[in-house]
Amino acid sequence: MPELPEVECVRRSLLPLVGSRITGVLVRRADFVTGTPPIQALIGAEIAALDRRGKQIAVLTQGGPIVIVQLGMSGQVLVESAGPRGERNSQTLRTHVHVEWAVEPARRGFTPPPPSFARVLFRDPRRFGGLTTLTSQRDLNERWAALGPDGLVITGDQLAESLAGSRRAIKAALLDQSVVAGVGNIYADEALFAAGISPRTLASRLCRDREAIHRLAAAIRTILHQAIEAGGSTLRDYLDADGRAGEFAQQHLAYGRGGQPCTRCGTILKTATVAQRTTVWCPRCQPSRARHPRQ
DNA sequence: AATTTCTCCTGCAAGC
DNA sequence: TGCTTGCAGGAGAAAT
Repeated sequence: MPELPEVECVRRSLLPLVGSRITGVLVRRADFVTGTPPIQALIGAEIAALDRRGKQIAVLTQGGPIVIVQLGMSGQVLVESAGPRGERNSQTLRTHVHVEWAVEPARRGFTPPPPSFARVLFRDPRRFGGLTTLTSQRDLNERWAALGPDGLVITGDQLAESLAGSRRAIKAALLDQSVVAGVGNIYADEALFAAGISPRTLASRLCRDREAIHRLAAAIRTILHQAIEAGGSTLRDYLDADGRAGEFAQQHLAYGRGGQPCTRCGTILKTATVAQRTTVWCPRCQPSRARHPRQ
């Protein structure tokens, strides 16, 4: 499930597209695309930059609209090159492709010679993702203003500010993109485990423990950075634009480990539904009523 | 107003 | 073996 680290890895693997010109847009499923102007307005525009906030990628163009890419549950962006070093994606990766862009690659130097063209495939079997067009940077700013601070840089103070008075479980709050942008079910469980905080802790109560809230913010930043380092977590679908899987799932200490012993204390990890999501935690390392913080 | 529940969708796994 | 059922999950809408 693409969360911030996977989305960032996709963004980075797409960076070679900067400078390319979009020469064609094929929409196979109209309901995969929303927004104004029509996505065909991309034709002739040059990809100027790839930005990210939380789990959203923004494709900025020169002379065309901005496109927000949301990967949802199973979204992939695959770059298929033709020409000297072109490779073709496997047959299975050709199903559920809802939008394709034809791009004319940027010319940067002469070796190796760039492929004559490439295609960017937006694939999403479960179709929880989509593309949204925006007219201006102002629209993007407005849209991203609804998101909380990006998980890579969120501070304890920012977390405390948005959680003060919130009567939700901390896990529910972490999944809320207006609190922290980019955290999903996997990294919420991993960060709470790393910080030694029960997912059921009331957000407002956690806020009263200044040390704990800063520990949690630090855990979020660290886990997300480590996951990017490992290329993200591939459970089933996730691949970057070059078709590479991520290795971070091997380092998960909580997510997906319910019923197995805690790597820190050996207690059997507990599984329950918290915030409508399957949640795994260590009842001993993440006590629901915080012990007296070290004596 | 804040919070929870519902809904969308497909592919895999488990159970019979 | 082949069917049915259940579950996974991001995010916005709808309900509480």
